[in-house]
Amino acid sequence: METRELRYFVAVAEELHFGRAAQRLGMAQPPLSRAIGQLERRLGVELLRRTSRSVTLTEAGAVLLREGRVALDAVAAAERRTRRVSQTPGLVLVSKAGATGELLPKLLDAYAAEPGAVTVDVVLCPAGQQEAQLRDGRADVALLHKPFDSTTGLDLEELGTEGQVLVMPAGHELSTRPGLRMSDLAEIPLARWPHRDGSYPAGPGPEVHDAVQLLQLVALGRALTVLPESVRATLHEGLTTVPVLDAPLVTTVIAWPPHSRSRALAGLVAVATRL
Amino acid sequence: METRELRYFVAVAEELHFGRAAQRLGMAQPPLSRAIGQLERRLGVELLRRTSRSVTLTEAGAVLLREGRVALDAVAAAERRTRRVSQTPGLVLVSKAGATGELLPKLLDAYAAEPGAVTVDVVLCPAGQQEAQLRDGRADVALLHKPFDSTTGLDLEELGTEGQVLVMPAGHELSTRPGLRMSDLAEIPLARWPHRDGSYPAGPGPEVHDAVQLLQLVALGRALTVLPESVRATLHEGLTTVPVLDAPLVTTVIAWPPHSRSRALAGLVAVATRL
DNA sequence: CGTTTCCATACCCCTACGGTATCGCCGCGG
DNA sequence: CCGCGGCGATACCGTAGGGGTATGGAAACG
Repeated sequence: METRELRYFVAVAEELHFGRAAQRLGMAQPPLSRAIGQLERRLGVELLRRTSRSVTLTEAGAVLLREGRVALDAVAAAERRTRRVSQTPGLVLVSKAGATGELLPKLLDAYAAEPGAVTVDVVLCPAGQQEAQLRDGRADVALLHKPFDSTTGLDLEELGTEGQVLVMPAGHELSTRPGLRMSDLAEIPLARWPHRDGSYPAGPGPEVHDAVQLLQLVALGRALTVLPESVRATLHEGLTTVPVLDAPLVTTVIAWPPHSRSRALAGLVAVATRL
Repeated sequence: METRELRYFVAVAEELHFGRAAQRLGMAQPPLSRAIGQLERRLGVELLRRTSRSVTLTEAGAVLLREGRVALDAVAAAERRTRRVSQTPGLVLVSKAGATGELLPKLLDAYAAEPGAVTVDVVLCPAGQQEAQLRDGRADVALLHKPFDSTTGLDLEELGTEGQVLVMPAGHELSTRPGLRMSDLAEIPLARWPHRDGSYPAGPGPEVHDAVQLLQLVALGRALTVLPESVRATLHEGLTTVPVLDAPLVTTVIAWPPHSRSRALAGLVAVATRL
């Protein structure tokens, strides 16, 4: 199977419409139909069930969509990482915007002081996209937070565990309490984070995709939120926190794609675990 | 990048010889040279340094070899799993030959008794090859033993932990001891298992690649070996065991490729964790 | 029943992949 | 020092197949 065929199939499977898929691929619709047909014949499997009115995935098609995306990411990663080796010999670290408190600067400083350290480019991205960036080679290493971020298929080292706090404007009625329980927050509209597919859960409260944006909303009195307690280090004036005693513990981890232990990456991980 | 180009590059990078690589690929040498040259031009990177006498990998080439193998495995896995969906709706479980004691039959029986159970094909393979079988789609799920088997890039559930025992012919001088330490075995030539690349560590003792073969050698008095204590359940007559008190604990895990939680797989894993 | 929508088929063109022949470079043996 | 052998690169050619346009044919809709 060629990556071209996979790209074609994934496009059609996502659009469920040959015309739109062809447009997205920058080609005409007939050769796309043919290519999918040939792919089905070669695999000996029906991938799509089409009427002149609708296109739907068969079970086999669903499998190829899921596995094909992974495979295309792997190919893209191979290409990107190969290109990068000869150009910039550095690492790309990806992290959620605003979510790593003082850990990130500490890590960068400590690593930069190591002998043989390479440059580390930092990419801050919206929540939930770090894993994709690792898988398709745009990044080499990520700071993630269990249990929020998925770590399936990644190698990782745990860096530390912390509780969570409710962040609110100073003077909020809950700000005088010594501690809270999740049940105290049942009535409060908390901010909503995107799922991994980019959709948002239903409910009240604003939709947010990074912590900077979120803290702004909190400062404006438009939202409350529960975050790891390390945010206190970077909190603006006018915001205050109260521990949420029974919120799930958050573990910060440094994660990287398996089979990619370069010397530079190993050094960075070693520094991180010593912090 | 097309998978064809990747296959070509991997072949040349492994052979370090255009002629042999072309032969392996079933094609003539000149188009192969051209294809690699085009790949390098498109990537803007030198992958191979060739003299008329030798071919060596550049740093970028080494990266592409490693990442390219992973990508090719992912493509192969997508293809194989898609084919299998429509044909046999079952699962393929892979395990080291002879290494799972009574766990494997118990698991298969318990799962078969579940409502909605699908057929489970069992593949017993030489040590160290289970991970590759998962990655390229020949298998859906594996029984592995930490710390011997690599589990990088796999999702897993731990099933149990056990100590290890020295296996020897009955009547061996050590067989009367109540327990042993690793230092007691320093002088004894133990069997050697292959590394993940298929090579064997140096040293005395026979080379083995599965437990059945190994136990035969022990029965013949040609080798001693340290194995998880669950082997005692399947031991032939004439063999006896003594615990090795300070040998590393062995954890049996059930592992599967990330992003592949089919209903059938989830059911099998659930049964396994309940055992 | 005409119209629209959408996928499949028919047909054509041209890129680019693979094959053969040959060159150029280099190490080695006489 | 020269010729030979081994190996990768280049030149050139034929053709399979990927992509384009035009069109067919089935299904929903008013």
